[in-house]
Amino acid sequence: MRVTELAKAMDTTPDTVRYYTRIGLIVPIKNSNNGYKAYGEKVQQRLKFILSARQLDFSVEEIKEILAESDKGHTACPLVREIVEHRLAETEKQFQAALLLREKLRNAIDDWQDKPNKAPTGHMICHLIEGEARQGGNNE
Amino acid sequence: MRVTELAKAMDTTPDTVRYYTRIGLIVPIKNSNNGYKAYGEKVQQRLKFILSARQLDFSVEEIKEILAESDKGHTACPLVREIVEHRLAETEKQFQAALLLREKLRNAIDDWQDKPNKAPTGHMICHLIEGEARQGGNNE
DNA sequence: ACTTGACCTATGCCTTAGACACAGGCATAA
DNA sequence: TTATGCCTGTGTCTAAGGCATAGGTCAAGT
Repeated sequence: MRVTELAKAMDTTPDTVRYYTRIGLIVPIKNSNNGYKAYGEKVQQRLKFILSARQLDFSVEEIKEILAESDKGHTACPLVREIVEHRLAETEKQFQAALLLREKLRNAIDDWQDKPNKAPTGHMICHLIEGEARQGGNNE
Repeated sequence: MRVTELAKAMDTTPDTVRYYTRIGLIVPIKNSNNGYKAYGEKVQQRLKFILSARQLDFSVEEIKEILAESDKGHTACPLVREIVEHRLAETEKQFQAALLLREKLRNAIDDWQDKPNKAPTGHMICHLIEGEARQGGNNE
């Protein structure tokens, strides 16, 4: 199995497969005489795991750690549980940030509805934004 | 005014000021004989605008375009309106993505509650994730 | 056997918005 | 004058691949 074939089978891109290969997450069976990488059954399994973990937004670095643990024959489950908790907290933050930003943008659009376009003056680049500035106070 | 002083005044970091300087968004008044950059009143105004736009999550590239327009004496307002609309759409996507991911993670944690930790087998790295895989179907 | 053309490959560079490390400069106190 | 501590500019690094390039391979056609 070569890179594109594997990528198609796993519904991802060749570049992604190459990337994982490059950083050593997956190791091709052998570089056949033509220099092409060949991937075996085991690697496909491994890639499937990687992609599933990526779906849960695990970082590649985290996945690397999981695989390292698993490669030593140890359970990776506790590590996985820990990461997923952390990821949830992180996602919650992103969620709140997106929520806040959405509100800010909506307010901006709304406030600007009736304001005209103005050429820049010596002390104003765009009055829309500069007039809005006080909105974004101290977060956190 | 030197870099740290300006940064403090605008409530940002020296590195940020240096970055904007590096890419030419702001231009120091002069490199005095000691090689230090000096920033004037005008630059401070400009930096304030940049930071306000960043608060609305405008990309630096977008801000650069706005400033270019403004520097030519034209209104940047239409461009700003366009960007903010686009940014809102983008934020909405991120918002939905975060929402979905949060749900996925919560489900995972919940489903795993009663499952034990297992050592990796020949065809399973971590049964938690591999068992969960079908969840993340076809998005988009 | 040879050649064409389409596809495939590996490699290296590019991306964001700064953060960080480093080596040296400046200024103030002793 | 020196010691010390903050300050400076420059260069390098980040995450997760995407993209461009130059060259290799494979099957069909001649």
